[in-house]
Amino acid sequence: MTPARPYHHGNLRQAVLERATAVVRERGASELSLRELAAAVGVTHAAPRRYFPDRQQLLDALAVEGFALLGARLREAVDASPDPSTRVRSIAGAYLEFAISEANLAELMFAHTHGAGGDAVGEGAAAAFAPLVRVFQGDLPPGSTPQRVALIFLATLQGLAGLVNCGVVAVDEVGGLIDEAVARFPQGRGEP
Amino acid sequence: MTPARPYHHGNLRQAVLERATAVVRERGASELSLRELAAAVGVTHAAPRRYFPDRQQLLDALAVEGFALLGARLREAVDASPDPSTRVRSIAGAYLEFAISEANLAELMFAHTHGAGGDAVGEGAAAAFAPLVRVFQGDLPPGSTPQRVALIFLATLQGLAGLVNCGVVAVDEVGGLIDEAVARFPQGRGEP
DNA sequence: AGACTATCTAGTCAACGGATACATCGTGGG
DNA sequence: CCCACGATGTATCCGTTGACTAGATAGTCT
Repeated sequence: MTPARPYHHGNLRQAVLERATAVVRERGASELSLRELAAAVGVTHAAPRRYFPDRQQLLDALAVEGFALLGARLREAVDASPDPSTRVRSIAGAYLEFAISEANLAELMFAHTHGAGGDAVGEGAAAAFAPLVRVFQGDLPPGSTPQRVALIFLATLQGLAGLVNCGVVAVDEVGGLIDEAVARFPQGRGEP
Repeated sequence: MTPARPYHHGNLRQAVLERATAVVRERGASELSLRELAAAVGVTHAAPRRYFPDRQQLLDALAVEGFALLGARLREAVDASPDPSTRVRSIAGAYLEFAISEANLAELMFAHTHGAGGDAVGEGAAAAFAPLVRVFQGDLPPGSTPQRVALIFLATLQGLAGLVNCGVVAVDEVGGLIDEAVARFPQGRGEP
């Protein structure tokens, strides 16, 4: 006899979100099935709809979580590199470590189709990238701003990750390519 | 009475491919329905299966076509810029023009999940990027190779496109950011 | 002419996302 | 104390989709 699971789950939203994150990481967003998700958590397939009215809103929520995770990793990398001369390389390494090991999640985060609540995703992304801008404050060539340099640096990292994940670049070339990339950016001298 | 359409389509593979490309460009790969596709072309839903045994193989074929298109655009940009000093900027502009105006197609091309025949996609990508490597032949800092520089340059462009397409960067900032990016790469002096 | 092969049709299946009506729970006002 | 009400989850139904299979059709080659 089944252990008479309670009618109300008690923490459905969180449970669904966690399970969904796991599935996306393992099998990719396109393989995410709302019904399978509900079954895995132990509710009917219509129950999660209370919290995620449709599939896209769930994916958006996952993207937001992903950006929070990425932001944390970047902050860790900054904090772990007190020496400004190694800080840029450290961040770059952390970014690619994340984007490659969590390729499915990264692909979801940077998907260009977010639902009506896509603003939340954009805000999450901006927050995650904030640590990057600080790093490039300092001596810059005239005409450049920390924001712009950070954005191009970010683009380079993200693009490199994309090339790795789609198979154009082999994983064992990444280290050297990060060096090649980092060499093109100023090694800021830390907090002003 | 219906005009007695012939039993054999005569050019099914090509017709399906073209219609599929149109759908992907307009609505994105996730909205691509094999059945709708077959209906639009005027055959039964199982007919295209002869050429694309499953959905993934069709997507891969579309990605290959996309890379062919991108390669052509890049070659055009190179040929249209006889002056080596403007060549890099020209290519960068062409790349972003393609990646932004064909965002859905680009997302499909750089999706990290390609089927068993993903090799074809990789080869197509490599061929598309070939013009880039040639541009960076010339004076390079020691330790750099044209391949590596071209790859980082490519990554920067692709990353920038991704950031635009996912909403982190506004379209009207792209021009300035391209300049910021291009400034970090040597303006090769043309064919050696 | 007759077999052979490529191509397409027709019918079936399980799974999915979405929608709706109903059951269950717990909580706060009378 | 209890009961009405909102919140949460269940039970069903629907149309669509990708995938599979058996069989019809049409060129082709001998």
